[in-house]
Amino acid sequence: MVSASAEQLDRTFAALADPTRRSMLGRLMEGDCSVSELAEPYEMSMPAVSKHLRVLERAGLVEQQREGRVRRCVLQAEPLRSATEWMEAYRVFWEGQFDNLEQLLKKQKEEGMQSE
Amino acid sequence: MVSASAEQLDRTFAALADPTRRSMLGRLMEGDCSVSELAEPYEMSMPAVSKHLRVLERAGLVEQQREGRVRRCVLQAEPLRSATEWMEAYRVFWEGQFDNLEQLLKKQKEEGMQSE
DNA sequence: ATTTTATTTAACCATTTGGTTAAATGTTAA
DNA sequence: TTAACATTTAACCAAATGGTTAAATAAAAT
Repeated sequence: MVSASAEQLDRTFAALADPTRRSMLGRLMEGDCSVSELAEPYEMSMPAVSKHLRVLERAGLVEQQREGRVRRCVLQAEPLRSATEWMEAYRVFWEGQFDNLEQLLKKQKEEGMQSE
Repeated sequence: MVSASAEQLDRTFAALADPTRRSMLGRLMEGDCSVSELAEPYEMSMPAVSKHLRVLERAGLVEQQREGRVRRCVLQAEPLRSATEWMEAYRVFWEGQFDNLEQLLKKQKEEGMQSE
């Protein structure tokens, strides 16, 4: 369970904060593809696509392999694992067990009693 | 299982893409607190903190309740649930079952055979 | 060898972001 | 009712983001 650095989380969450980039990851989930294939659904110039790709690469979410003149893009999901891991700490909150301070403190007190 | 809108995911991931804001959520996990208490650990002006708070609010991650002249900040983790749900689609990838196109297609073919 | 194809880099632009200081707002305390 | 406190709004700034077009690079096809 290796925790991601703050900068790594910054890059991962920032990469995910754009619908085009999330959609690109969705496409790559169906399988590797070239940059042009990846670009096809978007009404956007190739340089714009190229820039999105670089954001995804810097976040470690995509790798490119040169195959002649085409570059194959491959999904790398590991940063998503780290990001999910970070969020897991909040699961108890969205599941409703600890939606206020009182309950959390009560829980901490109980844990404190067990270990003493 | 209500899926979040693209704009909601944009705002959530963008809010999480900053270490100060993630740290603020961490603080709120320990319990509600005032804006000043929330601001205390950061070498940053109050207006800067106020802006971070508004980003968290627009993402639905924090709510503020007026209590006289102080405003109490409360963690709202629901958007984290939605974001995690979005990421879950990729779990099979980071767990390594589908790290390439061939394996995914094979799996899809198997599923296709079951249902026919 | 030349042209076409795939993709990136460069230069530019408008908007957003993350910060600042100074002023405004609203509430409590003297 | 005046002063202090908690917080926000306004105005500003520099850097980052997401897009553009035009030019560069590199491999493949003719």
